[in-house]
Amino acid sequence: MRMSSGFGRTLREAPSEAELTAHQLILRAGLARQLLAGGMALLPLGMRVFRRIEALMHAELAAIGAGEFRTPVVHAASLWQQTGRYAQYGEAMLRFENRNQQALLFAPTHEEAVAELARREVDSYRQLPSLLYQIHTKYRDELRVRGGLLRLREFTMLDAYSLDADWAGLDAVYDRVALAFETIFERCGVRFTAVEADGGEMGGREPREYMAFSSSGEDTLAVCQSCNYAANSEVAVRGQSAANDDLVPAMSEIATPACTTIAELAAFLQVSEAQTAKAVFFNSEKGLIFVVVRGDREVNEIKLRAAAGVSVLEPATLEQISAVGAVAGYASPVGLSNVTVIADHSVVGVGGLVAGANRSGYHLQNVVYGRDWQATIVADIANVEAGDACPQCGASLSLERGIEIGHIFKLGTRYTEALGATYLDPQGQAQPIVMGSYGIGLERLLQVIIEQHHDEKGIVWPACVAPFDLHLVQLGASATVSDAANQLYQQLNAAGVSVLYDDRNESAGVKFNDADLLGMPWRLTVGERGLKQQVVELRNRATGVVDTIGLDEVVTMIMMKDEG
RNA sequence: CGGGGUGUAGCGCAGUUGGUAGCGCGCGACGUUUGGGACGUUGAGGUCGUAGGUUCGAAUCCUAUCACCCCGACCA
Repeated sequence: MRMSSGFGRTLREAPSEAELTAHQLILRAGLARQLLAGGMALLPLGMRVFRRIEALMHAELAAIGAGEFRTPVVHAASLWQQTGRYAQYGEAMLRFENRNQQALLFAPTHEEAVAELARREVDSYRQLPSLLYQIHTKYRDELRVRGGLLRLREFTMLDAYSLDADWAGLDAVYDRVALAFETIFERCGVRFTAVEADGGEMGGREPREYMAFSSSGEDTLAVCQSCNYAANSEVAVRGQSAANDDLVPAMSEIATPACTTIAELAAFLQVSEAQTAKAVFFNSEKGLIFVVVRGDREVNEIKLRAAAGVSVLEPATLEQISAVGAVAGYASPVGLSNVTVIADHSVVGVGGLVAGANRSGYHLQNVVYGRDWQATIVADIANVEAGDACPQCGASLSLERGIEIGHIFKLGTRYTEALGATYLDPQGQAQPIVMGSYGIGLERLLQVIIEQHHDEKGIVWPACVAPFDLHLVQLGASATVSDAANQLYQQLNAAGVSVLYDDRNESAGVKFNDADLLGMPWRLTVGERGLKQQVVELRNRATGVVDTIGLDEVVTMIMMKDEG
């Protein structure tokens, strides 16, 4: 492609809307432009990267026998009503009507469509298993968009779906898809880890997230320093410490004026936050839930939902809190009954803690779980902190930031049962098809690649997703240089090397800086100076290493280096 | 939705006693340049987010509204 006729330009300064480095580079390099919040237009250069990522995906999925298919992006509400997700999905689903007042939605994911197709197509176990995928637009009316391509409303997902006769089949294909996904990420040059995750809306077993390490990540990962344990902090668990409640003096009340927060309390009493118990109140569909965690811990709402067996959690009102006899700011479960108390492991077996006295201005010292109070449930409901023990090996956990670039689930029969997608087994019995679902976000992946592959000058593309293999820079506009550059452009193209040809009438500095910004793996410079010796200069973007090569050996040299 | 912030030329920004808008980069033309963001001459480009209001007069003061960004609850 000739830059003189390309669409899109580079920017010296990033628009102020972009805060993340990778987002700034996307805009500065002219890969994409924002048209509205949550909606980005890919420009030709960005589209080429996108196509290369797609090509990797097609190749890896073909290698595991997946068949490409395509569903509509607009679905009938009635289909989603059958699985219950029309009601369940919430505001992230964009709903609308057509001219016939038919209730429609813009699909945020496609399990229903696949299950419906399976219902129509699959009659017999002989037709199973199947593995389908598409690379297609999704729309999620996200509460908040973020970080350029990181979190869009309209985005592209590689979504794959497996159909099996039984769980053993699903287990096998799940592993195959996981391997293919990992290969895709590796080929994109992304550093990532697979973590245990929360299934969220999807349901199903063994949800696993693929997280790219990223300082701008939205998720926190607990990663073990010594074993292979890695989990999203949403679900990460920690090892337990031994009980230590002997010889704690009897509980006693102590005046603590104006200490309604843990920080104030710890400061006033000269104790660490870990020596206090924190009361947090939630309202759920089962009523008020009184949660107790150690003062230095945060409640993890995902774990809490699971432990309490509720799906709705919202902050409780002051009226609800006082109705059970607790005093906001000085609340504790001590002496309360008729309320569901869920305690975190961190307040059990850790000796005497300072807890509220349910009396304004007073706390209780030396409060011991089991002796002084009881919870309805004791469970792991607090966030993991750096330094916590690994649940597998006991070593120390560290916390890393990550961006979710992929997610895989064993869905089972949730959707197929709801839609009646069954097959006849060898005994002639109808059985629900067992599904799995697997997704990768493409725009996000693209931005993650840039985040992990750039320097202060610009993008440094990994070779196999670079928009072009080589950036041909012509310096000066003389016929000599122009002819030589044009000829090289033809030769390289003919040899199958994709070339971005900077034939613009710009100064050398502008061209070099743009070449650095755009980040093709190789830069080939053609100028008067070299041509006098019949040479051109080949520079590696990543290493900065420069080779001077003869005009007649350019193509063979580049082919050789590209291989290596 | 809650909290914070920003809307002035394509991009980055300046513009408070209220007097009808400016700088840098970029862009067009001409000329000189061409190995790391060149130089000269000249030119184009702005309903100051939008709508009301106050005022003789509003980018500036008031009200409403919209858009966008950041932080939290959802997710690839």
